[in-house]
Amino acid sequence: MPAPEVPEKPSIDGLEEKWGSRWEADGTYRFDRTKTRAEIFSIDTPPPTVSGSLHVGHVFSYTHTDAVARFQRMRGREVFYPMGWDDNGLPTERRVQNYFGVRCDPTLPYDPSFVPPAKPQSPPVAVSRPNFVELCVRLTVDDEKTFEDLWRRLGLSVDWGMTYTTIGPEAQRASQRGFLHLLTAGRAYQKVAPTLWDVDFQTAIAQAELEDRELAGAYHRIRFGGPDGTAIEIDTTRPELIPACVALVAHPDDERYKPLFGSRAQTPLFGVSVPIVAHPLAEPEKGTGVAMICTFGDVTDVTWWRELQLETRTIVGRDGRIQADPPEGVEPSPAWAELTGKKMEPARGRIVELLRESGDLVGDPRPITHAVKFFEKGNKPLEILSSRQWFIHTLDNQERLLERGRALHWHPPYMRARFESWVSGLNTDWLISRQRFFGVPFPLWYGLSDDGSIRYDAAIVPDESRLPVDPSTDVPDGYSPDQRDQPGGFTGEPDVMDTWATSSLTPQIAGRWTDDPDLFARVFPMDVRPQAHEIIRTWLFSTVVRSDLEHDALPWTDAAISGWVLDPDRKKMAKSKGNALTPIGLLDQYGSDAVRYWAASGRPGVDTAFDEGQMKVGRRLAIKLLNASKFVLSRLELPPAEPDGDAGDVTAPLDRAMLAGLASLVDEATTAFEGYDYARALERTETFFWGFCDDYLELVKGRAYGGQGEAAAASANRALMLALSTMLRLFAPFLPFVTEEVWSWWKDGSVHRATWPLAVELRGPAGATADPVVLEMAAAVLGGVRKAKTVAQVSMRAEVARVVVSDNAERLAALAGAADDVRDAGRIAELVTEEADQPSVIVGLAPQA
RNA sequence: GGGCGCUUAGCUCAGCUGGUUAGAGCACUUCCCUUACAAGGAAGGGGUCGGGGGUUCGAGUCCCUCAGCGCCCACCA
Repeated sequence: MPAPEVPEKPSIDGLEEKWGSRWEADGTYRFDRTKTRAEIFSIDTPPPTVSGSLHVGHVFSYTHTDAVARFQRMRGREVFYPMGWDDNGLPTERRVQNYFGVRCDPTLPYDPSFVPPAKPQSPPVAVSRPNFVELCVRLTVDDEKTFEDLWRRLGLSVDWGMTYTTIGPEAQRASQRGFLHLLTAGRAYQKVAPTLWDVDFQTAIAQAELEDRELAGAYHRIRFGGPDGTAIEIDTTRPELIPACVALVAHPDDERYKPLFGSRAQTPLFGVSVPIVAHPLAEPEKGTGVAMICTFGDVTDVTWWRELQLETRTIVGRDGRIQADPPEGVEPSPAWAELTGKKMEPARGRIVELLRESGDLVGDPRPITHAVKFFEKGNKPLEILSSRQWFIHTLDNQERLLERGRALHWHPPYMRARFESWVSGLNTDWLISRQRFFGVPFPLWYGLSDDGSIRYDAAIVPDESRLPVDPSTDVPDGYSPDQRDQPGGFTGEPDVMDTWATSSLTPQIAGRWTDDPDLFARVFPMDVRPQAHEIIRTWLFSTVVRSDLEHDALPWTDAAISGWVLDPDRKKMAKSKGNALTPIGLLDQYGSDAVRYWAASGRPGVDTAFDEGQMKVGRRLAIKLLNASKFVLSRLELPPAEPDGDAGDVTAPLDRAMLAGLASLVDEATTAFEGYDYARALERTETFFWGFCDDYLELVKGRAYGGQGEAAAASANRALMLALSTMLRLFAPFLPFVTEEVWSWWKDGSVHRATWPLAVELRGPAGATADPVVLEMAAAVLGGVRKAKTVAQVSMRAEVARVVVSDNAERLAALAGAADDVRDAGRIAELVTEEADQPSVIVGLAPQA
């Protein structure tokens, strides 16, 4: 073996570039697809939203996954670790509209020669959906490059030959194929129903995308005309919906209103006669005990409307304004004329004035703050509108999904509660259609009647071999292009699938379900889905649903849930603007290993404070590792430098004690990693390493230099090499750069393809004894000596005349095994032991010069 | 309203199935240029483990209860 090439002044700076390009050139992380499912560890990597900003939250959670991936690779599993880019959906759409100055019009045909304006223009240029999608793809290529650069810099051990996008052809094929299967199986259906509607984006929104926000509002007490001429007062936060009122409701047992059930009331201002009905959801304590039911003010209105079979009076349009014509049953009136065309807030203000003038407002509005439902990406309160949408049946499947959730291994286990509460609380089927453009189109056309009306019951589906199709441009088999939108012809389904309808298939997309069934069979069901806890109800849930329906299986055996990064104010960093530092800056400042160290010390599922102090500690650890390695490896020039010896060559009790401790560490770290507790593995390894440096290294130094003869030196050097080799491998999943650097000084190949250490390699031949107390006692005496020198304010080199160690016979005997090392390390002239009940170390310093 | 998690040194956090005087890092104080390391090293001060009750020979660790913080869920007129 050639002597190790140890740099004179090792440094961690520049290791990212050096090893990043080496790993790429050597294909260190390349996936070997000839391996079988049992040999493979497959990861359903979260595809980051590329149009979003990079922030430390990304670095945090992806480091966790990478540490596990590296561990599994070293354990001998072939790691399937692809990277996806989520370019599908609203964030990209918004950016493209602004960047190019275009808007999508799905009724336009594809223009292959379209070139976007050099500068964004106003009004924006209308383009077809395929053209719009092309622009989205064009813009996201740069975003994806930015992310890839960050990931490479961070040292993610991804196979960069395996990337996918959620809008790419493979994703489109998988989404459309999956949808067609659901359609055939009767699990997907469309219907006209009240749905949550975002008036800015003008699209339907799913239950999973809801977010409650506290908003200022007010209770308005309003007088309706009762059946016998007396007034009925109700409280409402949405007086502008009076023209949409279809009934008044009270609790069936409410004695105050029992006599009124079955009779009718008159709405104020509009004089519409509405029934007074009873329903148990009406709460007697709330307001006056009577509520007005509108179509639709909130989801309770929908329940009442459905269960009581009430009329429909729609007044809000898709753009969020009061529509032009009054609904059926409401006569045109001056009051209506005042409201029409207004958005909700102005309409509310105006109707309050009108009610005040007419005397139907009782008292003043009483301001309150209340929770209002928003689209999580939206800015205006959601309305509820009736529209035609596509759904996937989930309500009839809750028990089965809960069973899937129980079969999945959650890390940490308590995260399962979020899945269960979500599944248990489902109140609508999964709404997958969106009235947007940059998404996967539904692979559907509809026949048109001779009068030109759309025959929704006559859906035309393509053959799977044609996928992906865009019905706005492609023509169904058996039709010609000129039959589009003509009576007796066909029309394309204009909607696209929601982004979660595609993301729910990431295992299928990454595993190339449609294009490469052989690969898919080797990686699916996958081993792990790493993801954040906030999207359990969306991404995790929907993936389980799709895998259940398509494959009758869980998509993975394990779910590793990561926490958030919190800023010092305990806010989620990614969410509050301006406080997300750029990850590249941090990687520059501290080094990738140091930032990874901080990330990896955040335990699974736990929200973790952003802490640059931890990055400094990580940096110091990396430097320490270099220096300690330098010391250990520079000893190899001394004989005997036999590299392939084993623990049997280690004879000194102190060395054996150290290796015994290391063997326990290996077991503990392995167990922790197998349970996805990377943070524990790191913490234990780090603790051992510092103890190794502070005590063992100091104790063994003189002997390793040959101070006690060649045989004694050989034992020390063998133990040092074994320990270093082991610790480098234990650290490798966390600190890939510095460990690779050191490994390269004396070993061939990458540490990241080296085998994970085994405790048995360190325990030596059967029958060999190792007493951990030897190291413990030696360290205790050395500590006592150091303390005495510090108290005396003298150098650690200062000579010690005499040390008296008191302890029981057994421990003193253990110390005897390392007595020479202790004398050497402490510069002790005379080491005396005395049996005693109370352990103590009494240090007598030599007179100082 | 239901659920989950958290509450340990000034700060960030470990303390796994209950067991010797409660740990680490940062920060702070003091000392030390020692041949792996001064972008270091050594030593030290600092905590009634959120409050209250209980089980136990023994509780930071188990049970009950209360409080605060965070999050998830819920048909919050």
